[in-house]
Amino acid sequence: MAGSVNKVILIGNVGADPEIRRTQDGRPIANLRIATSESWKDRNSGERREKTEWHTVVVFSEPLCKVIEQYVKKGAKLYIEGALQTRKWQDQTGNDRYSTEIVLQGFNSTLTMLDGRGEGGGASRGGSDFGGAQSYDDYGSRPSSGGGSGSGASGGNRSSGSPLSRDMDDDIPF
Amino acid sequence: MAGSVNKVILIGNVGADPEIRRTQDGRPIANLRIATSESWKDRNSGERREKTEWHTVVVFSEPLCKVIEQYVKKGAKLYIEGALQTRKWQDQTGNDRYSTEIVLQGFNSTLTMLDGRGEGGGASRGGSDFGGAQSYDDYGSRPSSGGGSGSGASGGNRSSGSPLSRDMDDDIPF
Amino acid sequence: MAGSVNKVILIGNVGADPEIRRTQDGRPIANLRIATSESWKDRNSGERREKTEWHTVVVFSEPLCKVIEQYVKKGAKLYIEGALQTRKWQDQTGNDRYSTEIVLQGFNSTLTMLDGRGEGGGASRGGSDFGGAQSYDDYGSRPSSGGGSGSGASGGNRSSGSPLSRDMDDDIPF
Amino acid sequence: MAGSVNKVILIGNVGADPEIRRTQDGRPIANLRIATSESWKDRNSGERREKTEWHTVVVFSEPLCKVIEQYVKKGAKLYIEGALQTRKWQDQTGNDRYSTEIVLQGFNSTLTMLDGRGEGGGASRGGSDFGGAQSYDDYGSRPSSGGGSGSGASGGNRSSGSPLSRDMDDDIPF
DNA sequence: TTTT
DNA sequence: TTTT
Repeated sequence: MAGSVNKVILIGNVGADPEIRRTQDGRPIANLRIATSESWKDRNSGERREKTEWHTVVVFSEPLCKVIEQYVKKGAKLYIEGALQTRKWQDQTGNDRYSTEIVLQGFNSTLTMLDGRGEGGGASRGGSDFGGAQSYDDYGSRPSSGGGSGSGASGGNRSSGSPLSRDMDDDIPF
Repeated sequence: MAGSVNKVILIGNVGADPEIRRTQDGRPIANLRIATSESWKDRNSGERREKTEWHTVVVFSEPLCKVIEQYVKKGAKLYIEGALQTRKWQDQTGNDRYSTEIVLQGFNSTLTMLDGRGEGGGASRGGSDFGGAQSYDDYGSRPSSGGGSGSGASGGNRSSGSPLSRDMDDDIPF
Repeated sequence: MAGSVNKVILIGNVGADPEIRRTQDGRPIANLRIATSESWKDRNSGERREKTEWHTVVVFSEPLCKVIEQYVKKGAKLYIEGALQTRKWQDQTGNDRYSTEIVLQGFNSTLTMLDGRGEGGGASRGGSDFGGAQSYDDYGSRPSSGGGSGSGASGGNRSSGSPLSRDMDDDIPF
Repeated sequence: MAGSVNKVILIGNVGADPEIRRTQDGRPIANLRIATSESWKDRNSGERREKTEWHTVVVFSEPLCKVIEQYVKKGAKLYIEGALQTRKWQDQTGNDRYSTEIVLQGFNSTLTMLDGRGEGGGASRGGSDFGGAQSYDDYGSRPSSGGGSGSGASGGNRSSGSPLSRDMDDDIPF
């Protein structure tokens, strides 16, 4: 549709080590279960209560799958940004069923590790290029050298790098 | 859980006139179906393709239900901000089923009308207090008089209104 | 820094026809002024009050600049998603000054037109490829064919298009 | 304005212990400096580069100020959600100056601690009621008992608590 | 300087 | 079931 937005932002913890499958043509797909929760004090009883929500996240982005494969373990705290998608499928009795998932695919998908350890499941982390929690948009981080603007004053220049290479870890994609 | 965020942001069109039910104790609950869609040019065929996603939105916030009741019609374009919630229920054969909805309830829920007409279903709009599309956080809009900060210069004062009234359409909630 | 997010989401109206400059090497940079505003009823006087906030948006993304050049006019309602950046410059007396802008550059930058007409400044719109308000992430819209996941049921396939082409209007970027 | 949104989402680290001032009528205002940063590999040199952005955050929300006063120290990692505001002031020579800040005030403002320790400046944490990182929307967390919707099946009831109490730590604000 |  |  014209002028529509479909965006989900979660910060939560991974419930189990991620599963990574591959399509027939070799591209990876990662599945994550992420828990968010909120707590509040019950007005009547005065007790603190908590409710946990579980989310299914499906990652089609190849660079994000690589990050997940290497660094994301059970217990890791993640920031993720994706889109809602409801998928129709048939159960064993042939009835239509629907599952809603958060899809990370292409643009505007982000996955960022928020803890420096991948705590919870044990292991994780270690790669020398991945020094702690880090942000992984597709193709590496958003470029940042920036540039100027300004009504009259200032000049905007955005110097570093060529604008049209697209390898992951590249500097300025466009 | 400590430190979690569960947020959905949608801009889309309402698929049908909203349904408003009431709980036993009289509070309203509105249900909306919202469509978002995206289009892209297929790389092989060169054809433009489009995919629509349908979202179920459940509104527990009383002020937002009032806005919906009065102004939201089939076809209206909305900005909504809520949280994901998956609800378990039993189908007629007693099997567990799950439905994922976007819940607008309390804080950090927003509904904003993005077209000035409520076009689509016909009528709508017209109230003198609601001049066109408008933003409705719970209890009216976020206060805005603001105030200053500043490292050294400036003084921050936030003058208008008492901070502790809570009627809808109030000025400064806290 | 590890694990950081810097995101701005605005829906507002463009205050003047956009300015588009070009860098020495020919890349476009668009400047927009966008107004957001909120209204509330003053608690004391009972009057409705309104406060408008003006935002400076700088667009480095080439595809987004093209969209702006062709379709965005004074008065247009836009959804934009970018990042905050504070730029240092010197005024005519040599004093340091700082300007904070919303930068749209590379990933996670989005600009979507929310009105079907570019109303306000007059003209606009018309291109056959741009049928009304539309979303433009860099390189065309986010792909959407999606795919499955599911713990046991369903199979995930994401069929259309080659995953590694990167022209604007392409189908599936990664 | 009708139909506008002004939202900033940051995840970053606090650069110094927060300053808390008070207005003449006793309400607190907290100032935070938050750093976000992104890194990328320079396309020419192949070096990893990093750019840090500093943000000024001004908190008018009283419950959020309390949280900041008690738990937020230099080095803490925070999620914050607020609105952009540009404030005009005069420097010592009488020239107009502008500062853009992220304001947390009333609805749709959130501050969540993302590390369980307030690492960096030392101390922090300890209160028995604040067991680790936690989310603080105004007046306690968003209620979560939720309820149902559903086209035909299921019944939605949202039972707990009265909808109109407004103390912090309350359960269901509206 | 926008919009309602 | 919406919208362009």
